[in-house]
Amino acid sequence: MVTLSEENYLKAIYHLALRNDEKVSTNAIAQKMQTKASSATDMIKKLSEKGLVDYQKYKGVNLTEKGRLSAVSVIRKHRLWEVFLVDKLSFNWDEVHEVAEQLEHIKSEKLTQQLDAFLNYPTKDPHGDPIPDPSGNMPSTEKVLLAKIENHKHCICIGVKDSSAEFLQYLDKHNIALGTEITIVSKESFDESMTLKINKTPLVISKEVSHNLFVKIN
Amino acid sequence: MVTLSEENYLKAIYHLALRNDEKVSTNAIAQKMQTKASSATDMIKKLSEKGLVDYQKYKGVNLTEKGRLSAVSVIRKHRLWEVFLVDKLSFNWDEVHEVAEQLEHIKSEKLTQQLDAFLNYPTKDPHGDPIPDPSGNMPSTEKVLLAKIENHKHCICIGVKDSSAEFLQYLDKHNIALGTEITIVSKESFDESMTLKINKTPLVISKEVSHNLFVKIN
DNA sequence: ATTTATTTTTAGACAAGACTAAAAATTTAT
DNA sequence: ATAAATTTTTAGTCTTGTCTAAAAATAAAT
Repeated sequence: MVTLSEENYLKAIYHLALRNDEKVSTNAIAQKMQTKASSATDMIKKLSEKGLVDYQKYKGVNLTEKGRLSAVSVIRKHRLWEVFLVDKLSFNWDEVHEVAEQLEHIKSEKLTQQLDAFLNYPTKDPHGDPIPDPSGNMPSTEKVLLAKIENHKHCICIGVKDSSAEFLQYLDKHNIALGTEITIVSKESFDESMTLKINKTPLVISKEVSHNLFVKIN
Repeated sequence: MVTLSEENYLKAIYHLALRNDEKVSTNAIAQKMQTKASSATDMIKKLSEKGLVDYQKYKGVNLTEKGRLSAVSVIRKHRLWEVFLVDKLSFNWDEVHEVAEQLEHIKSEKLTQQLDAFLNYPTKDPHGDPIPDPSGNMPSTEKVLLAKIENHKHCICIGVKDSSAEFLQYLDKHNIALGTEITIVSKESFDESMTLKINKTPLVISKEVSHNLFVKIN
């Protein structure tokens, strides 16, 4: 039995660990959960005892397969309910999140199955995020080069094409990491340079950078 | 803000107080909630402080108007979701209760409104129970004489036609009170007598009894 | 009208989840 | 490489909702 709170933590860890093997820090979890680091530590221990995460003190956590399945199941329900709200109950796409945050915790295998069928087995939620299948497979989000993103869009860094030390150090220096949110402020067509905004800080990058960074739109 | 537990207690009190002014005992609440009397007392105090029930020590509780509205709102949601599950997700009528017990606590005015519209403003749930309107009016359940109930049906005692002391004492003696659940085991056509089951105990009654007891089907 | 039985309330404890403040470990910087 | 800063953990407290055991109030019975 996974409690509501535990489900929310698992979901947070899932979203923070963009690559599956990546370790997630206590602070990152606390921030995402809008709580204090000490509370996060308490919960991490609980999840660890239940075999939902791998945990070593001071080293961060990893979802176990059991934990990943639990997180993905919640995300599946969340996204199915979002489709329901928009398609059947004429909600706007910006009104569905907080209601889906509640509905995602309803426990009934049959409910989820029947809802999926009723909605005609959708593959994406109203925001374009993929809906995991019943056995927990998350359709992989297509990687896109930052260079392809349109002006004014938001995206999230999910990988690199050039993984040289030089490039990685450049990214570190400018606070770009896996999971960093990037906004495209403007694009120069003559040299393909771009102005980004990273955590409210502007950054001008060359085409060498934008052609070597994978992002996903969200 | 009414918590999930508080909502469940209010619902229990609502169902126990068949007449609105009737006082409900701590023990009755504890039994309905599958908990201990001391826990019920604790919760009653909390509800009383929030102005959801009127409470005097050792005297039982009454829902206030505020408490009644809260209870009816939860019941409305419960019954709407039951209709949804049966009509849209092809659940059987006997499978809906436990899922509806979860869904009834989802907080979103818009969700309830839109669901109501989507289901075409139903007036009864799959078990025939009336669905309260958005402003908290519960359609009155029609009183039916026990004599009219078909064989093998379950019903609940909700009133008497003959309110003489003799008749009331007879009912007391046989453990029939407002709220008592009655099953019709068999009916004799030649003298209109019936065999009932009250709390697993069989009871044979005459037509004088069955023609003076109001029940509702449930 | 007292005693007996039942119901209700109090007192104290516990688990889940969160918090504060302080200690310990790790990372960064000089 | 050691000091400073940051992150993480521990220890102790709080709230919600539950429990047990005992006390107090009410109801039933002789």
